[in-house]
Amino acid sequence: MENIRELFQVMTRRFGLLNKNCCSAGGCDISLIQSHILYEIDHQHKPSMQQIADPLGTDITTFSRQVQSLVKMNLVKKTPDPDDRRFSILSLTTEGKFIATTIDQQMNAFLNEVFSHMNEFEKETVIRSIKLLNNAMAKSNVCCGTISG
Amino acid sequence: MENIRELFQVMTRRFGLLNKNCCSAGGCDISLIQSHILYEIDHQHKPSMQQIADPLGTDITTFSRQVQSLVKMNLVKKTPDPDDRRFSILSLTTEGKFIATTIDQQMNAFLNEVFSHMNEFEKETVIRSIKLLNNAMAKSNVCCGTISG
DNA sequence: TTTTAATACTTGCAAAATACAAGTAAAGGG
DNA sequence: CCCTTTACTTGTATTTTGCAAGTATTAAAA
Repeated sequence: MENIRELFQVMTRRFGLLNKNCCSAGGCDISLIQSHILYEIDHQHKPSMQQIADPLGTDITTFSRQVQSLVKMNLVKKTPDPDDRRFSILSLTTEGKFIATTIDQQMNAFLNEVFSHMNEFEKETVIRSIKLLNNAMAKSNVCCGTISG
Repeated sequence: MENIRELFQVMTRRFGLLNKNCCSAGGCDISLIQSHILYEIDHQHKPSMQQIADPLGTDITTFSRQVQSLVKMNLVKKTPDPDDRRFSILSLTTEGKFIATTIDQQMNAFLNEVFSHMNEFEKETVIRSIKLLNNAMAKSNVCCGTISG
């Protein structure tokens, strides 16, 4: 049997490069980490700083400064939580939302192009498999504990 | 239909964190990029600098310095190609090979743990799907051109 | 054969990313 | 009212990064 890790390594590296390319294409020009931050803010409900920093695996101090630059670029807004003002609630500005959406569309376009090399059955199988995988990883306690989805 | 990118994003982020953890566990303590470099050298036949830098998506100058530190750490060896001395052929030292193998085993152990949350049929389906995906990505010309596997 | 161009890689430098330690500010006990 | 905890920010020093410009080697052209 082949090395399972190898399959994953190839797949995730390709997807990582895809992600990297999509940051600096079509109107947006942000770094990969910044793209990840926008994505994560967009997908969580009224997230705090730590709630975004955790799944990205970056130190909170590094994250704090990254958010500062995104705020300066007018892509992210930081609002103190009225219930507990220690928390900063992160949200996307209109411009930030636009960039996040643009990247998302680009990524999906690329992925659809990839899926165009398969038949419909294969495509369905692959998508179902990734869901299975995500569920299994969520159940696993040995790794990747803090990532939702 | 759900957002395909979202499925990929969750999966690859988890795998990325896994990769990150495995670098600095069980005897080895190297950075994520260094781990990727060791992996890539281990999987290519007499690779040159550029041949490793390309699939990792890092600038050749950054890569050059990373290799320098790996050579200093006695994990990588750099040999001038006798046929064309502009090329440096990269190889793992015994110690480098050991670390690469250790990381590989750890990754596979983690992945097997993940697969333990599925039945045999699901596992087979998932593995087949990832192969399908890798083949489709290899065929795609819009992205990730330089990655072998 | 000399010159020119191309390739593979390396260094200079300046900017960005990173993380530890130490700080501030707010909330919750005791 | 103090003391602790939590959420986040700044000080500082190190590391990483990549463009520009360099060296060294090969290939091609004059």
